[in-house]
Amino acid sequence: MLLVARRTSLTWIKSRALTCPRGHPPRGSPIMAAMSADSAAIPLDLARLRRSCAECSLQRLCLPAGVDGPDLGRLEAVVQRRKPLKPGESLFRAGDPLGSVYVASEGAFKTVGVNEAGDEHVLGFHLPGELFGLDALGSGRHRCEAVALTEARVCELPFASLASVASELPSLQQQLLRVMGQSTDRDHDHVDVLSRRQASERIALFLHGLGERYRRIGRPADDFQLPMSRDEIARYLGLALETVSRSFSRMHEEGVIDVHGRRVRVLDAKRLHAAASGCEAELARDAGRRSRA
Amino acid sequence: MLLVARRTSLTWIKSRALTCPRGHPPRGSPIMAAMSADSAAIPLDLARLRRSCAECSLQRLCLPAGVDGPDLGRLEAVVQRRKPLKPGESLFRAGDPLGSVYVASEGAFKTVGVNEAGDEHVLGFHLPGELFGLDALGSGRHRCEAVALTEARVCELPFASLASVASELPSLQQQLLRVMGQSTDRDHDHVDVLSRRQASERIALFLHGLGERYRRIGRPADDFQLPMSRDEIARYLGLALETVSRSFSRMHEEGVIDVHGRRVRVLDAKRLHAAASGCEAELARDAGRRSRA
DNA sequence: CGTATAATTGATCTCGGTCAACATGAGTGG
DNA sequence: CCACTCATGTTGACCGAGATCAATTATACG
Repeated sequence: MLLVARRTSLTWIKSRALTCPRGHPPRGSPIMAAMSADSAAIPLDLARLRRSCAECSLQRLCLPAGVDGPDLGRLEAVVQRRKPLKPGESLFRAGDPLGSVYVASEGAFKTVGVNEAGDEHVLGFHLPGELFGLDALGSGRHRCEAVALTEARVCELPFASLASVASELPSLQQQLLRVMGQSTDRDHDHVDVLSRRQASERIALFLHGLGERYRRIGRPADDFQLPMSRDEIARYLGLALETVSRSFSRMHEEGVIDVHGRRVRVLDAKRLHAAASGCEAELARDAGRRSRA
Repeated sequence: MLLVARRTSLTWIKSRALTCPRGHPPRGSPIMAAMSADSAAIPLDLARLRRSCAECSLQRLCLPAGVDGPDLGRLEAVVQRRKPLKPGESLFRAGDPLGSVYVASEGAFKTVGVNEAGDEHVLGFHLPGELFGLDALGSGRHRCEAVALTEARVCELPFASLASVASELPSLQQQLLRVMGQSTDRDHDHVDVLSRRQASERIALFLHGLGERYRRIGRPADDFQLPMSRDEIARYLGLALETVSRSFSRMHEEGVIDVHGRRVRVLDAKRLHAAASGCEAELARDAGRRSRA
């Protein structure tokens, strides 16, 4: 299992937002021919290898497009299945030297940064099939901490081995760059969410994005269990936890969603979409004006 | 000129924030031995080559550590010096297919994303020596638009050539990954700023970060010209432009900075730091409480 | 069952968004 | 050189969304 290629959480929005006037043809995967893997410089653990990527249930999700056949073996050799983690356990901490990057395989993770004032902000949530831990690439050290939100498992990819294999397999190098790009996309989505001023927009956007991500891993997009607390959502969205709670309640009474604690069901995807685009807010504001006038 | 290796804009903060209890030894640059460049698959333009990276004034800033000597030549062959841009001209737009990545060499740029509601948010500002345009790596298309803020120049790096050279030069591959990591670091800094609730904190953090970035390119960190408007700062910080203006004025009367239009001088770096850490805000709040009690 | 943690709900107050007026400054052209 | 315009920045007044403080309820766990 390796290298998620999931779509960004806000695709739905962006596809409308970034509509390009000129019609560009869809880009294929024009990846250079993979070199045949003749030299095997990496120590192998064949025993573990067999129970690896080729049989993983998340295979289609995180197997790099363009890497298969013999190359896949090279890749699998790098992956280490890690022991399960308990909720609250961390995978790495801020300051730790770059060792590995990770793909969640079961459960969920968060990455959190701490600023000098001492308060944490959540940089991201990571569901099965999603890659994280790339934050150490810039400086050689992790700048944030990765914590399991639930019982969880990860595949660990020691970075040195990964880089070494990538330097021999251009297709993997490509894929690696692409995955990093997707990670950047998610960050930009996060910035997008954070720059919304309406709290309800942020929440709606968050819920929709999460739904889409569940859909990608074959779970219903409109009925799921939140792996994170209200507080964590709040820290991710730059809001107070009470505001998150209130927004949930509001959407509940409006019949848009159905929340009981961490169980969420989306009842009216259209209204959720509208709320995410600020339409609800506008309507509400307009309504307020009309009644005042 | 290539591949900026600048430090993140919030280093100053982070170094305090992310203090790691255990003392890790500083990591060197243990980069694998560069392969000798025997095969030259890339078409060269020797004429342009000579006036290239080796003589660039930004050399130390954006030349990759670990890439030099013969490898440098390979790299230079990829770089295209671009014609100057006028303020407002854009380098690429959302939807454009991934062509090149860019390094600002003179002037400044912004990258902006547009959400479905139609309002822009500024994703980043790019000063000389800084790399941008990586946002297309994830999907193969740019998700945002890059616009020159001033008269400007860029070095253009056609991505295909860059990737191709990188696949032959492990040291360049490493550097490429690192530069992308730094780009991610900046995004995380941005998220950090955006999740501050106090407007004054965001502004102070922004000003300090900008100062540090100017310092890196050999310009004074405490006396510079803002290349962007109040409105652009506001869109970057998730605030209303009036709030930005007011914050500037406030800091001016408090003697922390000296602003006239876009000219900024930092008078009291310590107080600026304090404001960025929310200390000023806390003091103000405490003072308010005391007077009320 | 009781305790601890998480979530909800309410009441209050403040920061910053919004609207609007005004200032400044860079061009432009008479 | 001044008058005019347009873009940009500043300042004021008002108000509401959301932060904050606080109390209550729901949920999980030993």
